[in-house]
Amino acid sequence: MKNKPAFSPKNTARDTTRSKNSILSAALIEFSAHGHAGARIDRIARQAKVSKPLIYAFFGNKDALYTAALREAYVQIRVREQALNLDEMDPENAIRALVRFTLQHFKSNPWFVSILNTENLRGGKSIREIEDLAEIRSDVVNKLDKILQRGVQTGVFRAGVDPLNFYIAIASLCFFPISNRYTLRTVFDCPIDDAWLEQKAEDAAEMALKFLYP
Amino acid sequence: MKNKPAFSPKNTARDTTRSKNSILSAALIEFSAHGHAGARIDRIARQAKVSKPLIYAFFGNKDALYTAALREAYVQIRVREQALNLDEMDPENAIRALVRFTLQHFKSNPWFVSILNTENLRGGKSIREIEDLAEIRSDVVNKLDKILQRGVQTGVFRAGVDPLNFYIAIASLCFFPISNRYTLRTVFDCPIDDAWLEQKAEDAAEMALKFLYP
Amino acid sequence: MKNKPAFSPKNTARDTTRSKNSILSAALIEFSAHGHAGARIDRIARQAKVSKPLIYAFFGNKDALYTAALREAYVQIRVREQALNLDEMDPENAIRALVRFTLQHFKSNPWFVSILNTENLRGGKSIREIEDLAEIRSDVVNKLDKILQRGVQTGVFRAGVDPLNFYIAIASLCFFPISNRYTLRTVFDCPIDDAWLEQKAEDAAEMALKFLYP
Amino acid sequence: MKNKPAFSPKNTARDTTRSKNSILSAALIEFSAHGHAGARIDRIARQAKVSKPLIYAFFGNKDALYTAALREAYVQIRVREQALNLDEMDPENAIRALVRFTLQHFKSNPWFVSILNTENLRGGKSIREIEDLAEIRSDVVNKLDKILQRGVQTGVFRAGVDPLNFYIAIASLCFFPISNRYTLRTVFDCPIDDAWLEQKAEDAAEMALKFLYP
DNA sequence: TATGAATGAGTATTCATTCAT
DNA sequence: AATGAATGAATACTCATTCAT
Repeated sequence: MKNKPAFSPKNTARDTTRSKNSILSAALIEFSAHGHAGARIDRIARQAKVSKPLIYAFFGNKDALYTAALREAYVQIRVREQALNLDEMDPENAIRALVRFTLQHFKSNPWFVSILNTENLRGGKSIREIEDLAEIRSDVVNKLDKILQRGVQTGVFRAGVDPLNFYIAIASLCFFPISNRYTLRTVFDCPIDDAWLEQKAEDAAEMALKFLYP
Repeated sequence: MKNKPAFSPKNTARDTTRSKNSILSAALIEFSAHGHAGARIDRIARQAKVSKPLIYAFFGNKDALYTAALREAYVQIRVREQALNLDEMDPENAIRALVRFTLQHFKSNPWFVSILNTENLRGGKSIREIEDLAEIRSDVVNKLDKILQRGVQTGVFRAGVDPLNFYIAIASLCFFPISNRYTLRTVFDCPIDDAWLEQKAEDAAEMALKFLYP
Repeated sequence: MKNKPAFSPKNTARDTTRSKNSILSAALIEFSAHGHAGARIDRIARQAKVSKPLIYAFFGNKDALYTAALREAYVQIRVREQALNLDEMDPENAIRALVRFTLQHFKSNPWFVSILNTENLRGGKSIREIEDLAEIRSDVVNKLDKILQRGVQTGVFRAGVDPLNFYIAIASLCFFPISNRYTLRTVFDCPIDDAWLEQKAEDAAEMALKFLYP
Repeated sequence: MKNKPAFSPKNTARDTTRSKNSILSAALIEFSAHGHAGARIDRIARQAKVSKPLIYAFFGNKDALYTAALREAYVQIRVREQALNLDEMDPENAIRALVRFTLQHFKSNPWFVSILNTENLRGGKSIREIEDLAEIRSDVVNKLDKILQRGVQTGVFRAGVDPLNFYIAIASLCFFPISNRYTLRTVFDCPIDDAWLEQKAEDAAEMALKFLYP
C-alpha cells in the first residue's frame, strides 16, 4: 500500500491536470451521449476513474461541468480544424475539400454534433456563460474568405458572396444528414451509411460550387 | 364513488379522446422543451389537467408516452404540410415557395425541431417503435418530384436530380440555422432574428435553383 | 394483498391526517433530539413509518418541516397549558401553583425546551415564518395578570408589577435549570434529579412571592 | 518545496501554539454559530488559515475539536470573570453589581451562551470528557458566598441562603432572556434590545435582593 | 374512467477524514 | 509541522411508477 515509487516527486501538479482532463473527457462523452438531464455524475466519475467529490472540487456542480465540457468540445474541434490546409489548392478544389472535410469532421466526431444539439435544446443557456469565446470561434470562415477572394480574382467565382452565410450553408448541408440520421433513416427509409454520406458530400460540394459560379 | 350519472352516455368515449389528446399535447410540449430525460410526468399531468395514473392507464410508461408524442409531432406537422399547394406555380417559383415554406414551417413549429433533435440524440430508439409509418412519411418529396419533372420538361431544370436527396438538402439548409440558432448566435455573433432567417431562405432558394439549372 | 376491509370508505381523508400527524410527531422528536442540522429525514420517515417522499409531498423540505414541528411544539404545549386552573386559588397559592406547574411543564416536555433552544441557536430564523401566531401565544400571561390584580386588591401583593416581565422571570427560573442541567451538573457537581428540581421550584416560588410582597 | 529557512528555530514551538489557538478560536466561533452538527471543519480551517489535515493532526477529530472548543469557552469566560471585584462594595450593591455583570457577561459573549446550549442539547456528552474541571469551575460562587456572609453579619441579609442555588437563580434570570431572545421576541412581541435587557437586570437584582432580605 | 396517497430506486451534492508528499 | 488532492459514506431531495378506492 505504501509502495509508491520514491522517484516520482512531480506528482501533485501533473496528477491534478491529468485528473481534470480525465474528468473533462468523460463528461464530454457522457453529456453528448445522454444530454444534459440524462447525464450522470456517477458514470462520469467511474469513467474518469476519480471520485465524485473530486469532480465537485474541480468544477463546482453539474451545470459548470457541462459548460466546461461544452467548451472543451469546441476547443477540441478547433484543434482538429487546424489540420485543414486549403491554401495550396485551386479555389474550386479548395471548396470541394472544405465540404468533404466538414462532413467528415462531423462524422468522425459525433460527440460534437450531439453536444451542439444538446446545447441548442437547452436554448444556449450554457454557451452564453463561456468567457473565452476566442478559443471557441472557428477559423474556417477566414480560410473560406480567402478561397472566395482567390476565386473571384481568377474569375471562377462570382463576387458578393458573404463568407459567413456561405459557411453556414455548407455546415447545414453537412450537419443535418448526420445529426438527423436516425429520423431520416426511418422516415425516408434510406441507409445513411458511409457511401450515402459520401454521396451527400459530393452533392453538397456540387451545390456549393454552382452557387459560386458567375 | 362509482355513481357517475347514467344520463351522460357521450361522456365515456368523447372525454377519453379529449383526455388523451390533452395528454399528448402536453407531452409534446414537455418533451420538446426538456428532452426525454428532462421531461417530467408531473408537469405533463398538470399541464394536461389530468392525474398521473390516467397517463399511465392510457400510455403505459414514460417511454411509450414519449413515442406517442413523437408520432403526434409528425402527424401534426404532416397535417400542416397539406396546406402547401405547389401545382399551380411554375417550377422555379414552386421551388422558391417550397424552400420558404420549409424554413417557415420549422420556425413556427419549434417543438418539431426540438423533438427531432431529441430523438436523434437518443439514437432513434423510439422512432423505430412507431408502427404506422405511413402517417409519418412526408408527401413533400412526391410534390417535389412532380415539380422537378415539370421543370425538366420545360427545360428549365436539368435531369437526373434525385428528389429525396434534393429535399434533404433543402431541409438541411432550413433546419440547421433554426436548430442551431443559439450556438450560431454566440459563436458567430450573428443575430438570428426574423430578417436574418428570411435572408437564409432566399439564399437557400437561390442555391437550390442554381443546383437545378442545366 | 387485496384484503383491505370493504367497510372502510373514509380511508383517504383520515389516513392523510394520520400520516401528517405521525410525521409531525416524529419530526418534533427528531429535531429536538438532534437540532436542526443534526436531524435526519431518514430517521423521521422511519419513526413515522412513512416514506421520505411523502414527507416532502406534505411539507416541502427540511426547513419547512422543521418550522411545522416548531409550531406543533408550541401548539402542543399550549394545549397542555389549558389544564392549568388558577382562578379558584388565593393569589399566593396561585403563584406557587403557577411556578410549580411551569417547572413541571418544562421537565415533562423536554422536547419543548430543546426545540426552543434549537430555534434560538438558529437566531429565530423559523419562528418568524410562522403565520398563525395567535395559536402560539401563551394564555398564561393573562392568567397571571388576573392573579396579580386579585393580589393587589386583597393587599397581599404590591402594585406596579408588569405581568409579562414577571412571567419571563418565572420562566427563566424554571427553564434554565432544566435546559442547562448537563453543564450545571458537571460544572457545579450537583445532581439535578427530581428532588433537586423540586427544591428549585420551591425556591423560585419563594423568590417570586417575595418580589410581589408590598 | 521543503525549503523552510533553517535560521528560524523559534518557528516550531511558537507557530504551533499560534496555529492551535487560531484553530481553537475559529472552532469556538463556528460551533457556537452553527451547533455541533452544523459546524464545518472546512470553515474552521479557512477561518483559522490552516489546512484541514493540521486540525486533525492537532485535535484528532471533530468531536475532540468540539470538546476542546467547549473547554476553551469556559476558560475564556472564567478569565473574563476575574475582572469582577465585589469585595469593596457593601453587600447590597455587590449583589446588584453581580447581577448586572452576569447579564452583561452573557450579552457580550454570546458564543458562550450558544455553546452552552449546544452542549446541553447534546446531553452534555462532551463536557463529561473534559478532564481538568478545575479550570472550568467558576469562582463566582465563592465570591457570592462571601457577600452573603457579609450581608448576614451586617444583618441586611437573612441567613440560610445556599450560595450555589442562589447563583443559579441569578444565572437563570440573566441567561434566559438572552438565550431565548428570538423566541421571546416573536411569541411575546417584545423588543429585546439593550434597554429591555437593562431593565431585566434591574428587575433581577431587585428580585434577588428581596429574596435575601430577612 | 379517474385520482390522491404513497413509495423504491435513484441523483446531485456534502462532509469528515485520510493519503502522499 | 504542514498541505493539496482525494474519497467513502452519507444526506436532502426527486421521479417514474403503483396502490387503494
